[in-house]
Amino acid sequence: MAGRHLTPEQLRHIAERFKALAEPSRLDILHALKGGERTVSDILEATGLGQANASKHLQVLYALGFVQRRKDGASTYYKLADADVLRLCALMCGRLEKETAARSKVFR
Amino acid sequence: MAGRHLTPEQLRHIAERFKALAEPSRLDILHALKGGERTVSDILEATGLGQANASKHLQVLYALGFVQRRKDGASTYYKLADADVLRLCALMCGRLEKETAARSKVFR
DNA sequence: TTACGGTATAACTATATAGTAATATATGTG
DNA sequence: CACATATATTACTATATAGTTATACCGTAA
Repeated sequence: MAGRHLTPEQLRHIAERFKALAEPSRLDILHALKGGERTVSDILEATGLGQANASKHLQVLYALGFVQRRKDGASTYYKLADADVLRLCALMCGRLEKETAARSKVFR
Repeated sequence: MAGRHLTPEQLRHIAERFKALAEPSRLDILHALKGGERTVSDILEATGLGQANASKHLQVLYALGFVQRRKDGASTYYKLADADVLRLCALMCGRLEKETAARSKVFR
């Protein structure tokens, strides 16, 4: 994988997916889904986001395959699509922790 | 890690780092650095980016710790800071490949 | 049917930033 | 010294999008 060339289209597709994770509100939503399936109302309460705003963010996450959804009556239940999101975030958090550790060493 | 709460500041920091990877041009630069240390001129040639544009992107990647740099004479050499970038991109590319595979099944 | 709760969508504003052109800052080289 | 080469920075424009308000849609209960 990723041999010589990456076409502009491939680069755009990968960037588009990283961009879905590049918003604090969407990360907050994903974090709220770590415990399992949740309704939109649950997510609103957990994150404090506005209803319309959260709905838009959920559409983005759904369109790019980061969450799955299921309708039951008037409610929509969302959940993480797979473990990749957690792996991605864990990697990024690890980087952040390393930075913080390095910084605190310097300033101690 | 990532127990109960994530503060708004933590979410911003993580999102900021994903955002660095959320641009096709920056992914192209990182891809160009897979082979090892390269000068800015090398990167311009590999990516076709404008000089000022590439320089700005490199500052972003450097500020967030994705690349390291070293000056030698009039040139600046950049390289990947660690293997995390490759791991992150590999995970994201894997997701993309799964999607493509699923789509081609449907349309076949 | 009407009314209501839960969710999605449209229209809008404000902000962030990618890309470019021009300029600045070094660092050689003659 | 003057001049060229390599990189960084500034100022600007155009575009994308996060958040909000208002509204539409869909189930369900009375």
